[in-house]
Amino acid sequence: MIEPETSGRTPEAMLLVVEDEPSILELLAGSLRFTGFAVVTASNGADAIRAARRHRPDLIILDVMLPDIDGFDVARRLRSGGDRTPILFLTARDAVQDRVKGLTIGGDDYVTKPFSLEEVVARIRAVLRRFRGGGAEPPPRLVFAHLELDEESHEVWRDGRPVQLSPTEFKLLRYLMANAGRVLSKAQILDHVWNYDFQGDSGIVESYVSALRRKVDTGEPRLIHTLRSVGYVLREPPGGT
Amino acid sequence: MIEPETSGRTPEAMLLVVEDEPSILELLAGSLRFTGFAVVTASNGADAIRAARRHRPDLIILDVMLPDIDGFDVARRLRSGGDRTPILFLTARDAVQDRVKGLTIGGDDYVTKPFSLEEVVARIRAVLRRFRGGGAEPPPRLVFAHLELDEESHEVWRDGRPVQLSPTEFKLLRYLMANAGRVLSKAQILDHVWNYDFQGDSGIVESYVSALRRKVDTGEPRLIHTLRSVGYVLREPPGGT
DNA sequence: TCCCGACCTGAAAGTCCCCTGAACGCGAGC
DNA sequence: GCTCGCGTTCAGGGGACTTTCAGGTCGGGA
Repeated sequence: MIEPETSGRTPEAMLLVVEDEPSILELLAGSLRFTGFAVVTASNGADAIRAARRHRPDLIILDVMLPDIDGFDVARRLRSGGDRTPILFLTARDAVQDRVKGLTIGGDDYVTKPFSLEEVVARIRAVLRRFRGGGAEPPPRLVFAHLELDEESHEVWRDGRPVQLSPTEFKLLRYLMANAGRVLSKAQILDHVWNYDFQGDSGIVESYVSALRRKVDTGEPRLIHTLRSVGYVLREPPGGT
Repeated sequence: MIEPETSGRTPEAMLLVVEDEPSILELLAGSLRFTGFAVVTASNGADAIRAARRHRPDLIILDVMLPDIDGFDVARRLRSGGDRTPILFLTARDAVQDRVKGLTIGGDDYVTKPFSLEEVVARIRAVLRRFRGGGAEPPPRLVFAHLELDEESHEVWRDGRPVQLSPTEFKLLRYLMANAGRVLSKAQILDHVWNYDFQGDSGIVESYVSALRRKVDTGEPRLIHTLRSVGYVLREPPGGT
């Protein structure tokens, strides 16, 4: 069991990540720490329950396929012990859609494997938002220049007019908008927007950038800029290479 | 190229460089020491793990092709041992396709061989910044006279007005600005700005200096000075030999 | 002053990166 | 089973960038 830690800043929330496959645990924990969460981990159900009681995380990311106790059982035991911590389940795409769906009414949610980091982070924030509710919560909208994006409803507007985006286009735009002004390399984009098991490349990022431009960036000024052999950046024009 | 030691000033950070090819190891270690880093080295995976545990470097530069343990495995072993030192991977350009995916997620990054030293130093600083900082700190900028250069967004301003530079022009200017006041020989410039396996010359440095002057050094006072048969230097006018 | 090497600069050629439309296959929904 | 939307790959074309080169300029030493 690993102690919480982030690099310096005060964490946005404390997460417990429960996953038995080391590479995925590492991927999630590393990326979430880097995103600004404090993270503790467990790799089986028993440890998960102990860690939840000990660290009292704000949210639990819970694989449903664990070596000892099934993820749903972990959830059930916590709940029957009075623990109301919201849970984000990780499930295989084909498995147990119905069992999982019932869980989302309680404020919990699920993400199917293989996931993209963009997806997981978005869901985490959504669940935390719903759960904390009430107070001064950050609006679930990203705004940049004449673009507006609603993370919850998956709607996008350009100059106030709705734009239809495919799921991947939406994730790409969300990633760009969340990092507006920062240059993002193609590797970063692939790592965050595409599923972790995606192997190919062959210019898929270019394809999607092209599609996005057509849909949301035709007018002036241009917002999506190419930095040759460096990456892409979303920003208002004045700016050198 | 053996450079003098930097006299006594406290190093910017401690790096562990892991690379099995002696010539490249020497190139990297020497140049990084000269730049102001403290450097320890290892030339295989097992030594790398030992050195990481013993010296606790701020960052590890890790070749993925090692004689014993694959660089990715080295990283995995360190991580699973709780070590979260950021890593800058060195990979062959054609190996980028398959295994590089996922490397940028935890704050790590990679550079493809053959690299330029400028590139490596820039990436090192970027990774250290991300890893240490995170908070609301000003973007990393090089400033000299009326020139301003943002390493993160690749933007350059002259008298506050943006200037468009090609990637190589940008690297050259960054090298000059990072060494403002220091005379740089053409050989040094070639070694740092161009890839280490670059063979030709035929006045390519002159060409780029010329282009840079046209773009950022037309007004008065002149900043980029030629020292005949010695090199170039970026400094304000009163100039000696 | 002359000479020679070093340097400057614009242009040409070639390369590399990127953009875009089209084709293919897959899965979901009808 | 069929259709449609989506994700992915691929190839052609265009354009930015790199590198070379030649002709001109400059500066210093003899």
